[in-house]
Amino acid sequence: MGIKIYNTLSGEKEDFKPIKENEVGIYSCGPTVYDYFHIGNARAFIVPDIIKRYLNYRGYKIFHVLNFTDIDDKMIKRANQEEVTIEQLANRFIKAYFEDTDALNIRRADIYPKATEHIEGMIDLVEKLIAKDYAYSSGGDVYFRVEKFDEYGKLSKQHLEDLEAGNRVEVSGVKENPLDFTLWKESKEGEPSWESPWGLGRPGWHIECSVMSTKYLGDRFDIHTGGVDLTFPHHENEVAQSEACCGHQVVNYWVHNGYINIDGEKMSKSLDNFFTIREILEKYKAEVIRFFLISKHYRSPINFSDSELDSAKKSLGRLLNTLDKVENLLDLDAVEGGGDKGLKGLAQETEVEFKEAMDDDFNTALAIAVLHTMVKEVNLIVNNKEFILTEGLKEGLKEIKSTFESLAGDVLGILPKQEEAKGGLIDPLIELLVEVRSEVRKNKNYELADKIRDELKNLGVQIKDTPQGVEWKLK
RNA sequence: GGCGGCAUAGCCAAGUGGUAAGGCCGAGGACUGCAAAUCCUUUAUUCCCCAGUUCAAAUCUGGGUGCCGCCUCCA
Repeated sequence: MGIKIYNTLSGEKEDFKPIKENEVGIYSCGPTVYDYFHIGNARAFIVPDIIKRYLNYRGYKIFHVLNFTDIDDKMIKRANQEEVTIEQLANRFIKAYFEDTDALNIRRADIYPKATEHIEGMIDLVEKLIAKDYAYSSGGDVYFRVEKFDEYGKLSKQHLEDLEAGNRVEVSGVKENPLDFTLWKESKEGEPSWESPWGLGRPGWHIECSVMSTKYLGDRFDIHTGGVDLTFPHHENEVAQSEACCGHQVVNYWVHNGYINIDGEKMSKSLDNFFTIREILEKYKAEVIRFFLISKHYRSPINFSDSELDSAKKSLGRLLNTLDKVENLLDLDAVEGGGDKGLKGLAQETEVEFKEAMDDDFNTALAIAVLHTMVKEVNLIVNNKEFILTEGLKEGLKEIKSTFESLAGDVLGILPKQEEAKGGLIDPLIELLVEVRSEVRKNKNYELADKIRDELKNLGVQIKDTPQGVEWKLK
């Protein structure tokens, strides 16, 4: 039993075999840093995050490259609008990128190359392609000669003839074929530009990924990720450039995530129907957003709405409640003896099933269901009327806790960040109040007890009276 | 027009040959001094339609219908 990954290239799930025994190279198409990123972009960052986390869990080391596109039409346009330099614009949104991805509990890549820092490599690649006759210069521009690359279309399953028949590409007299795409572009007055053998210009969009991916991962690497919309033309062109140059396959597994839709329509910056992750983080916690995004398979489209987020919040809350419950129980004194009531077995079983789900093309939806099933079993034991906390049971609960933390926390990243207040003055103070209230309740002074409860609630502390004593948590 | 994908309960969603996971909502119940919170039980004779293959199909094949995406910047 191994990991299977759906490969866009073959259109099938394939057994995952990394090039190196223990290390996996991953390249992800990162953001164009001209704006805050939206929930759709977030998905494209969380998908590789989950893949990395899971492969990590399965014992692989990861080397992950995620690029910043910091030069293109959108960058130029926005910089002009805001009257800042392109570099200032880039720096601002790269900073924002890190703030937002950190908030979303997305683990950092190993390296974040920027397009503008790899111009030389791009020029090199273009020259090689010209030398091999895969590219030609025309005026100050350089184009890729699509017909020369026999396998053009293999990634997106497009046929050259069909593309031409239905093409919406503007016809340009300088191209041999309307589908030839730009490798290098002569710069216009006032645009940023670099010296090149073809005069002052700037790189086309697709070339940067070919250069940066192979520079840091070698000319054969394991996984390339991105949103489905990048399949054509971006990734198709990337394949053409890289393989025309190397003469062999470069990327082994192409992984594409589905869209986020709004009311059934794709969310995108160009349609202006998007929500930035910053806006959403004001209403929902990071773990809820993550949970929402991974509660469906990564290749399926997801419809975004508040009611969906609410549903995700409750579903996650159910998992978290049980973890809280387990943690509270582990802090209590237990009577000696007793068995684990099958909890250790349950933990093991859960881990096996979780692994099976994730092995199958990262089926996070199923993996979450596995966790829910575990939680249900635990609840049945822990909430039973005749429940007695024994040492044996605590052993079992420890297993449950560590399994849960490993799977939900390390792999899925849906456990809330530890409260900063822990270890501070806050906890003991709340404990004290809770104790006082318990005393007051014993004396049936419910008026005062309720007052304490209500006041604490106003302060964001929720009190729960349970058969095993009083539990509380910060909301 | 070409290519790709999807269609499972009120909603979200797993499930690629063996007789429908899970979550949300709803309903009932438990717990409680009252609450809040939580937990439990329950919710598809059936998987868009038609035909076929098979002992057996949500799952395979053929046809149809509907929706979405890509072919243009886009995660």
